[in-house]
Amino acid sequence: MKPSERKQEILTAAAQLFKAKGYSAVTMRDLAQALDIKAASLYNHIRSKQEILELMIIGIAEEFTHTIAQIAQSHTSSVQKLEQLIQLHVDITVRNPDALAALNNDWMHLPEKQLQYFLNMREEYEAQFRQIVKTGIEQGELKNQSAEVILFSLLSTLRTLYLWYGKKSGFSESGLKTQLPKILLQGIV
Amino acid sequence: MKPSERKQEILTAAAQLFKAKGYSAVTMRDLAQALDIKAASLYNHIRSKQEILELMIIGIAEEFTHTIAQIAQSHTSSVQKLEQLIQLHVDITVRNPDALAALNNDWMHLPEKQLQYFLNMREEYEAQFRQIVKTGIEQGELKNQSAEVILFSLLSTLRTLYLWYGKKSGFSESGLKTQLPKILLQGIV
DNA sequence: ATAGTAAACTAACAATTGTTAGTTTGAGAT
DNA sequence: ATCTCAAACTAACAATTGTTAGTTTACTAT
Repeated sequence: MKPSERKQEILTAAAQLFKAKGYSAVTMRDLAQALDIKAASLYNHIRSKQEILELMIIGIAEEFTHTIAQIAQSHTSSVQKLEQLIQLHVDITVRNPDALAALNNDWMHLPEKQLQYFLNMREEYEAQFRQIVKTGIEQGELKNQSAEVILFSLLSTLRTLYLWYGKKSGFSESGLKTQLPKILLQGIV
Repeated sequence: MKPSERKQEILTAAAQLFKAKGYSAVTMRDLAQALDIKAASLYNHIRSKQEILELMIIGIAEEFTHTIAQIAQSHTSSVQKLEQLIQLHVDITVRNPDALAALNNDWMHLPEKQLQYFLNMREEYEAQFRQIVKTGIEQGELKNQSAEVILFSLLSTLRTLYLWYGKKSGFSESGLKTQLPKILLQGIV
């Protein structure tokens, strides 16, 4: 079931274009041109435009879901769990800096069935994340602020990482993995 | 030059639709249907689809630019300036929870001239923000972490506020204005 | 009553969309 | 040499796109 090499090239080119203009604004002719072929030739490799989106998003969403489940059940402190979550986001961002744009902004254009699947995973992910924060507060590891606002603050930063990674110095993988936990957990003043 | 009442209704409906599906995926017929009229009737009020986007984005961008300039030149501490910036984002988010989606995700579909204007403002805004952080670090008000990563962390959260505001409890305007500065500046552990 | 006008309508356009059908190309295996 | 087959091509489609032209409607001021 592994995608052929050519199919991968299509997905890579599509991710770049989707990041730049969004899924809806990218035509199959745009995508074909980026690969120096005609639009019709794409259909030797993919079933539809929506399938591209699906392949781009679902795998990554599954990785997030799978990994947070493992972190949640591990026998570590809440703070350590948050640190692992930060690492998870940095990892995935470094490996998929373009596809994450589609995951964040274009998931609503998934076909109905995959859309439900995706939204379930997303809800599940936030619920797990929220639970880790709540437990951290109850056990006194985290300050007693609204779990919801803490969750939002952390997730917003982590989910937007793809917009900054690779643009500026200081955004190397190692740089982020050391700096982000400090800033997000300890604050900046 | 104030937009007529009907024009405002169009902009409001458009902002909602753009937030849900993105600028490119919303057709003029979608927009018309939301207002219970025919697509052609929209053109009694607006010049083009792009004009809608322009009106939705540019005014807000100008407010950000104008306000940060004032904050930057005020005679207050760096931390106080950051607190004012957080307030600014909360303010604008509360007043434009839908239009901010377009500002964040659909600016690239502005017509060439407005696009340049917008990107200049955006660059300017980040530069001012960055300078405030840098000064804070140099004067020992802020921890000595990469200014770039601090900037990214703050701005990511503030720019994504529109996605959470109004969805959950704890995201009232007053709730955010008291909690966000604590969490973003002091951290959570 | 009449004229003016804002804002809706119907009908249509040229361009662009995702996609399909059928064909050609070219490299590797027999 | 011939066969196979993946992967490109040309040509075309039906639907949808933003937008325009010209017309009707209904309220307001004279």
